[in-house]
Amino acid sequence: MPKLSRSKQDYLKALYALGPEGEAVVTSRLALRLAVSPPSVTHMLGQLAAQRLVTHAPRAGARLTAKGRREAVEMVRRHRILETFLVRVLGFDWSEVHDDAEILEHHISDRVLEAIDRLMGHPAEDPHGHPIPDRRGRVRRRDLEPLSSLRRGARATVREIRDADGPRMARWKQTGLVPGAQVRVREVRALDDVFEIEVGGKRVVTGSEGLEGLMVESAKGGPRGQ
Amino acid sequence: MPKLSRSKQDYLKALYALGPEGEAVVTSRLALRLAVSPPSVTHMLGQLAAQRLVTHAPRAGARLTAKGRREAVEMVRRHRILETFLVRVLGFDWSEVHDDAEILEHHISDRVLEAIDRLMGHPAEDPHGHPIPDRRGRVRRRDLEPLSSLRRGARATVREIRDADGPRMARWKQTGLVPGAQVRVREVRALDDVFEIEVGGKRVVTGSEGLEGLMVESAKGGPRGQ
DNA sequence: CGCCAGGTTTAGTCTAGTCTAAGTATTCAT
DNA sequence: ATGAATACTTAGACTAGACTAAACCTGGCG
Ligand SMILES: [Mn+2]
Ligand SMILES: [Mn+2]
Ligand SMILES: [Mn+2]
Ligand SMILES: [Mn+2]
Repeated sequence: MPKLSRSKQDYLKALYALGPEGEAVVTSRLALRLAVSPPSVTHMLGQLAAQRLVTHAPRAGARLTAKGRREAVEMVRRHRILETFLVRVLGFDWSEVHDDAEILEHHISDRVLEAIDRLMGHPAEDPHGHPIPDRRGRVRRRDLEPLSSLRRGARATVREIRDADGPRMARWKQTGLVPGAQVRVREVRALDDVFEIEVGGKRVVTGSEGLEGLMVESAKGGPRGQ
Repeated sequence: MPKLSRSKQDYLKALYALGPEGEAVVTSRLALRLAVSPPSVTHMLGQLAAQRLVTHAPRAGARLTAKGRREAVEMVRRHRILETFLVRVLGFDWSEVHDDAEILEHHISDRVLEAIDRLMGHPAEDPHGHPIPDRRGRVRRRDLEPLSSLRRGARATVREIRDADGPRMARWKQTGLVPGAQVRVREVRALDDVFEIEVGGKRVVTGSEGLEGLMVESAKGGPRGQ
């Protein structure tokens, strides 16, 4: 099996991000996320299907096969290990490591990746709180929900932060919305789309859009089943 | 100026390696070193010339312009910093870091490169003894000669080791031919192409080919002018 | 002095990944 | 049910970087 190209690795990663459980993902969503035209997506899905990395029913979107998911998870592992390295070893801020990891993930050899992982003591989470898949591709699954789905009065702990949006991340960091932060929802005005939450004693007011990508663990009397 | 492609960076680096003072380098030599066909070289030299990175007189070889040399030296800097990092931080042996550096040099951003450099305290030499150009592209020039050019009885110190040949490097390491090693030439039988040298009290016998790529500083009563 | 073998360049082809423009299927509203 | 809007695919083209085959210089030898 020849190693996959950078493009193919990114397509698989996107497919995994948009449909982690193997849900079908539609052409336009992929095109949008990869900043590529829809015909390019169709074309590439054809090649990935020929390599049995995805299945592609015309006009019904594509889904990862087991093989494709393995490759995707491997890329997620690489990405997260690299981000952790950039923060813990090279001293970057977690709001500015995504783009470098996005490139490096394709060009680091396995031995270098594993050496970096070893150097850091095999971390379980990246700097944004995302779990790092282990070498066998096992991902610790967690029971999180979007912060924006909480109701008034709810308490929760911030666990994961979507890392692809630099400025938004910097803003969150500044207001204390970082992994581990305790939050309480003071008020939800659904009609106006206004959230008023409390984080570290401070009051923060935003629209739901401004919370997009913050995942929390609800504190309702211990772990909740979904 | 759009960033140069990986290929172009490698062509410039090769041109610099084969003609560090701006000497003309002939198509076939480049083709051989880059493991590419001669027509590919001609074609690429055309593009590099269009970008004013080289001058190319048909059938007379190509030479780096000042601009081209700047780019080349920048790549050498990247390569050597990365090799140093792989050895000092990630714990690899210096006989096995070249190939990874050869790829990574093209894909690490400036900020990551500088962070790595800072982390190591701005090393002046890579693990093979080669000087690391500084950020402005200044290279410390040294007065070295090939070990194989020494005469019987000469004493010298090994300073630089050509790093592109893994097995050869491993062999040198094993016999004690490493940067800093003191050597004495016991015997040179030019007709048979046999070198008998002493390194760290041990006797080593090779042909001149087996010493290709070892550069030494001669110990004849202090620094010698060339 | 001319010819020929080598090395170099030209010409044409291929692959991977992208694009735009055009055609087609699906869905949803009238 | 029919047509319009929308989304997807097909068709065709472009780029960078490689290759092979063929044409072309040129320097050294006879
Ligand atoms: Mn990331
Ligand atoms: Mn990527
Ligand atoms: Mn090297
Ligand atoms: Mn390289």
